[in-house]
Amino acid sequence: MDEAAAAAPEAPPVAAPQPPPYQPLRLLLEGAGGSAGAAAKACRHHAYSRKQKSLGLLCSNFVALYDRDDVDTVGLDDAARRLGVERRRIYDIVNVLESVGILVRRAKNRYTWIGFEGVPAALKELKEKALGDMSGLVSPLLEEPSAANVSDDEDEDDRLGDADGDADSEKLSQSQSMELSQSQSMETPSDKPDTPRCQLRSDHRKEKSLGLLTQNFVKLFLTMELETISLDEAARLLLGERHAESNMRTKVRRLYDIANVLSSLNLIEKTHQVDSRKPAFRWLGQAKRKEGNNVTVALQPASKVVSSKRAFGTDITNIDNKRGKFVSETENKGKLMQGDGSMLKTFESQLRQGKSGGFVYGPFHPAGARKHEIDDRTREKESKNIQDWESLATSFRPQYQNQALNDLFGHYVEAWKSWYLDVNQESTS
DNA sequence: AATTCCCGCCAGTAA
DNA sequence: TTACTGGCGGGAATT
Repeated sequence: MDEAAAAAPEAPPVAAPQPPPYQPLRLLLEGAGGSAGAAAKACRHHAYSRKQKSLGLLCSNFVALYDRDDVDTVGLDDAARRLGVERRRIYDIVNVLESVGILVRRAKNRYTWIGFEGVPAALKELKEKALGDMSGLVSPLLEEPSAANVSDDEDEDDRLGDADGDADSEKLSQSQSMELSQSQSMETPSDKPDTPRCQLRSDHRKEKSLGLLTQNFVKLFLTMELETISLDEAARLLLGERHAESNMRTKVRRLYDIANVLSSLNLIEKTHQVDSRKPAFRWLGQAKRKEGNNVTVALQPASKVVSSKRAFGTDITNIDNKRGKFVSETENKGKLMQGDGSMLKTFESQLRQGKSGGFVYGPFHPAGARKHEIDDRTREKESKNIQDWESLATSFRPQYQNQALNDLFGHYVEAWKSWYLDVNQESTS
């Protein structure tokens, strides 16, 4: 807890590139552009600026601070203190960094710094894992519910017990209970005396962790050859299709967080999709420090390290401005798209054109079954998606088979399964 | 208005 | 129990 100063094998005490005690923060936004830049400089007083507190910037600073030869261990407290942020934020950073192999958790409060050299291996492993296991079997459904593939997990959002919980905290919607997304549960749902085991004490199925999400997000790029994907699409892919709006929202929020740090690692880059101008991310794959060497840490003048717990008045974050408003117009100006001229080998583009922007990786729809049913009433929307999927399935076939993708998006398969079962039920009668 | 995404409450876990 | 972790989503900043 308090590694005051004593036994703290942390990183170098406080030497090295230690930034000046207190400086206005010079954002190292990826202003790139290079062209002069509006310099803006902003008002001298630091008005609150979200960018100054972004996870991305924080990550850059984090890396700049620890990516040195003499660093071996990273202590969370140390990091939080030196970067001037609350601990909670460090967890966010560290979790994604670990997912990409830059760090390894060693113990409570302690991580071992690996550095960018660790990235390649981590990515490779991720890719293999994604494509690898569970090869074959085109129709995982029908199969035993619990796939048992424990390997990388797959989370599947619904625990059988109550399922989906989803918790829709939404009051309404009570009416239609078609939910039922039971899917598996081979046994009769009705009150069984008690579930002997499968309880799995759900709870921490919490493996919806940022770390896993990060890995799955990365797998998306690693396996499919698309070079741009919007967080929205990613969320949809990483999540079963049927899902309350709320889940999606939360997922997307997390993806924003992840994307920001991956961006600062230069693993991805923000752009816009070719045709639609929707913001999206492109995989760069070359983890490296974002340019802008200077660490822009702002240490509190002398504030006594707040006890890491919340303390309303005090603010441990960079600089003293809270979220209050103060109009700060920072120059910034993300250089938006610079057109991704790189056509690359993605079939993706053609896919997009096919559909007018819409485009949704329709999940693994069985293509046959219920199709007519809906395309009848559910005008374009749905049927369109299906069509999409079908064409996508045929035209978009990288060197990997679909199985691989199936595996990757286990959740999707799950969704499909439940859907499939539902359909069957209906049809039976 | 829509999109981003910071902030920190607070519930699980670990020591 | 206390300290760590880290989901989660309100709602403010940005676009």
